[in-house]
Amino acid sequence: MAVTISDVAQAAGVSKGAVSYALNGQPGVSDATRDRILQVAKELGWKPSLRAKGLSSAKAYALGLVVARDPKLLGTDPFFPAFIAGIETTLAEHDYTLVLSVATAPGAEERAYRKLADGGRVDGVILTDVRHNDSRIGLLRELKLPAVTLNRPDAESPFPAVSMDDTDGITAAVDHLVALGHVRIGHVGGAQEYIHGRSRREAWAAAMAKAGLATDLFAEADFTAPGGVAATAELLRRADRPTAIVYANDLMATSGQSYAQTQGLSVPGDLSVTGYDNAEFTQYLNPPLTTISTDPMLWGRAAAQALLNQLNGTHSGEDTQLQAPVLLVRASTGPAPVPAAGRSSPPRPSGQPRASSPATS
Amino acid sequence: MAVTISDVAQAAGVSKGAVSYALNGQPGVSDATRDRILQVAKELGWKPSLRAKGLSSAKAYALGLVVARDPKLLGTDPFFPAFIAGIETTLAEHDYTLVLSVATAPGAEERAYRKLADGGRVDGVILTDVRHNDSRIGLLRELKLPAVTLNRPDAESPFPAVSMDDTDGITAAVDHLVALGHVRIGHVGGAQEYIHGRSRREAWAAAMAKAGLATDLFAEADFTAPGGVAATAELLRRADRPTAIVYANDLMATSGQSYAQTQGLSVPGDLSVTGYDNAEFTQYLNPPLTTISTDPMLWGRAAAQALLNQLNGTHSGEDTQLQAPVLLVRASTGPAPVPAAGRSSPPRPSGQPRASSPATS
DNA sequence: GATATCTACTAAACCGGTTCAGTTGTTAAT
DNA sequence: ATTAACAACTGAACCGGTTTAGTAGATATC
Repeated sequence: MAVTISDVAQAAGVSKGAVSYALNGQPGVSDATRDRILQVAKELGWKPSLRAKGLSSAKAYALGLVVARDPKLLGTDPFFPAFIAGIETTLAEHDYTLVLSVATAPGAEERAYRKLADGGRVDGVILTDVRHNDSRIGLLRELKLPAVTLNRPDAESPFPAVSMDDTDGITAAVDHLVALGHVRIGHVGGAQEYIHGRSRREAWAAAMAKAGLATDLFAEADFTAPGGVAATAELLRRADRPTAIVYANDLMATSGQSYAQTQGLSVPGDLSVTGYDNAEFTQYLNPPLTTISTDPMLWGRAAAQALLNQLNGTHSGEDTQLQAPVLLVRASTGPAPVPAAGRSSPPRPSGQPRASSPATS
Repeated sequence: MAVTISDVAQAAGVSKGAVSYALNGQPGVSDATRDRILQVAKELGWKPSLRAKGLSSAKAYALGLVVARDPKLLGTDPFFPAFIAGIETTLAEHDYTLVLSVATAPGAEERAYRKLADGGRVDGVILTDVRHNDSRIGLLRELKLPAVTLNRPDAESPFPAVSMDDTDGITAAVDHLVALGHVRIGHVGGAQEYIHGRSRREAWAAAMAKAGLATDLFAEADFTAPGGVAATAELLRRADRPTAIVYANDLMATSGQSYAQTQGLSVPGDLSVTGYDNAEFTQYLNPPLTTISTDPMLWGRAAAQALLNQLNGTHSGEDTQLQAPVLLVRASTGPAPVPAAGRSSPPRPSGQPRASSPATS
């Protein structure tokens, strides 16, 4: 059976209390006694019972992550696996574990947070996909759950944020396209309820304004592939349609690129395309996608550390700013089409977009 | 402060023991007393302390999942998000949570399992990516951790398995290609240390043999995109190179298809391609990928249920067999190229494969 | 010398629940 | 009428750890 601190106390000839102080690096025992206790504990093969320790210390030794996204989206998003792997590297150093909940049904997200809090299953949570006026801030305050947010919410939040500014990446993409001679540069944005959906749009608009270009070529989508198709179709139907599109994520760039190709447009000859996130498959697209590369693993590591620091009272209270994402140029971006004399205009897309099987290459 | 069963006992005028029996549906209290206790507990807003409950009952009320894959692979694999979402639906009904660990460093996987077991953090684990002579079986027995395996391991295992036979999907892909007139059908397999890597290869070989076709066009890869490129290059270099390739996963099919295109081959004109897993992005490839669609959410749901049944002693001890995957035909497969008289042979791939930027479309 | 402070320990309370051994009352069987 | 069995409760032990209040001894200060 499991060795308890009573066994260690008996074998070392001290009280349980002394053993607890010794094993937890607390003052209250002499160095000699502490060493003896640690030695005996090691010899007996003592391992803490996290359940007993948790009850005594009112801690769970776990952090929570609730992901309220359709699993289909998760399966193409390189962010979460790397983010989780980053969290893991921090947790491994602190004997904490990650409690993950994927909550997609209506109301499931709130239920998941309540479940984590009510049962005392986690000591704090990491809040991803922060939204405009995010209701989770208030909920977590009500539940008295410590948290760290990814990026600074736009509403008052008592929780420290760990931020990675996507402004630079989007700005680099727009600048890259401007340098290639593009004037009509569109943006297919993610859901504008998300802070990161908005900030990417705002970064695009700012970079466009700085270059003296129009910022009306915007279509909102929802980070999904069908959403990317619909938004792309909308932009390509315009008389002043774009010769380049900056997408808010890789999946929409992929489906948008594919849609344009089915409409007879050449990428990047007629339309240049950039994505966001540098998903593994994007370098194998035809053509390989120009995209923006982030570092979700670092983000996960930093977020977990910030939350642990908060829990143990060593957090400075300040937000953490991580290194900005960088543009990764591949073959989906090229010089703007030249409207030369005698040249027919680029093919105009036909009809409504269809999500079904496109024509063969 | 939190309401405890002592508070409920006092308010209901009974002992703590009676409250425990009543709240847990145990015999030992009359119906009238039970109703009174339940009523009082509800009025007081009593919620169980999982920490106290866990210490008393020696349970964690959590299941563990250790994923020993590179996060890059996870970011393109639709399996795990959907699988985890499926687990979640079962756990939500039972007030259990999922403890997730992504372990990629050498030795990290074993450390992760030990961490889960030693701290009593989980009551059991779900074992995915089962390998040939999987060392985890013995480890889990040593750690006395109950488990459920995805698919039946090839070594003796005391744990129930929940299986989804990939034979039918691969067979359907081969049959589909045979019906299209293909004779030289290759297979780019995943790592043969994995049971699912082997079974997909064996299914391909069996379907080929049944069609009276040769089974030598095999190249092993590791489920990664670069691995898919290298294996594809190997097959395409052969004098008897395949006119179709059945890949063991979508990412390798994507990168293999892309590689073939950079070598001047037309997909599916010169080479038909099938994948596995139906990743979200595959329908937006150029051309959209023919693939095999599985139901990982159902798998997750069933695996979690099997493990919970095992934990509560209601498991029959038998393996569970889930519905087989199905072939999803898109545009990456077409009729075999016809070696007509006077027609030049299809272009031969040139030199070593390069993972860098392919030519534009 | 007397008093105050500090260190190093102790036993016991506490965390909030589950289970066990015991008591009492009721009912059924002999 | 007596005995046995059962149901409905009880208080206490237990789970394995952390913290608190207390004690004794040593040292420093007045």
